[in-house]
Amino acid sequence: MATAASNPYSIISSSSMVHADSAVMQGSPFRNHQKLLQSEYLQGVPSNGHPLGHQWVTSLSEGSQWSAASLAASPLEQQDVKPGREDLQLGAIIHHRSPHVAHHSPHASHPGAWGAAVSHNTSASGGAQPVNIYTQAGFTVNGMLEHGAMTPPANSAQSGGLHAGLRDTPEHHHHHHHHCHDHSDEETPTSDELEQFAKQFKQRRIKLGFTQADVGLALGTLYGNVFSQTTICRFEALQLSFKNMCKLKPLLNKWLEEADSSTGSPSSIDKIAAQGRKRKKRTSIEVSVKGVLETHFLKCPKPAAQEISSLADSLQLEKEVVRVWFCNRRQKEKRMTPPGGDQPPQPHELFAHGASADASACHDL
DNA sequence: ATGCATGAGGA
DNA sequence: CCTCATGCATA
Repeated sequence: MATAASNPYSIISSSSMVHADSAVMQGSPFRNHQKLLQSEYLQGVPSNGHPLGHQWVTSLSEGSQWSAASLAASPLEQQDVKPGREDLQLGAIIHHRSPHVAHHSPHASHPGAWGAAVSHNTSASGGAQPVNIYTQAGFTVNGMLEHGAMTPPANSAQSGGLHAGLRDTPEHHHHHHHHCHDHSDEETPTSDELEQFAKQFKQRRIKLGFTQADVGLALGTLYGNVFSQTTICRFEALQLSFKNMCKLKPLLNKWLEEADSSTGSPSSIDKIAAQGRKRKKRTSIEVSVKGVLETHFLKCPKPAAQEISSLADSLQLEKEVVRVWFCNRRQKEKRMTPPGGDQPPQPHELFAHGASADASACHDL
């Protein structure tokens, strides 16, 4: 398959970016441009015409719940993989990590597990990862170079080209500054500051013509931590935990500064996505069922294993699915912008008292 | 943009 | 098993 020799996706990338930038494309007519690369890999579809209208594993088509996302890796130099680490294939590009990225002995993923492309570096666990390359919404190949050179999308014709704003940013930014940033301020920001930053970040990003995916990738080439479009998106939307927001802010701030001063240099490096392993097909839970789960959650956000079992049984869902649902539901509750719609007091556990008595003993059914 | 999923780390 | 950070796949 045409890996990265040429970049036949240049056209596609522009449309993908449109949809990545506007917070609106819920039912976009552009369909899944995002996973073209991956789809090709999986299905061995040679880069024939555009794989548009290509469906991978649909909820309805396949009988199996496991989608094989395996890939043989790029024919470049993937043989370099260290024993135990398999998300390292494609040793081609990146080769440059920021000096402040601590090297950490990676926990080898079990060779037989459902491991996917793991990139767990930034967390508390730390660890330098070989930088995974994702190619989601916009194969602009790279938003930024290793030298800090930014490469604005060749044909950036978006940034609100279709419809501006929607449910976001009421355009009233009044930076009440106090910043004396001779260096990047690293003090734990307040919720308001984070909100401000996120808002400004998004605006700048869009004006500069970068997609969320671009930024995520740039962070990787620049600092060694790649992030997905999802994460950047959630950052902008304040849908991460307070702590997580704080952790990402410095990085994004740095990128912003780079983006500002960058004089866009013409150069680019090729990236090839290397997806691997298998992943369970996303279970689609019916709305009615979700309603039931939601109800239960309100009664007891932390049901015991057994309750989960019976609940799962009555809903005809796998126990694991239900368990995960509750986990995710709990996480939502902890975001800066909780599902309730409002922005209630955020119990920042920065100085949290280690113990929160959560003796949830709910018993119903 | 977001729903379901993975996995490290912690008890 | 949980929390937490994070993302693939999808709507």
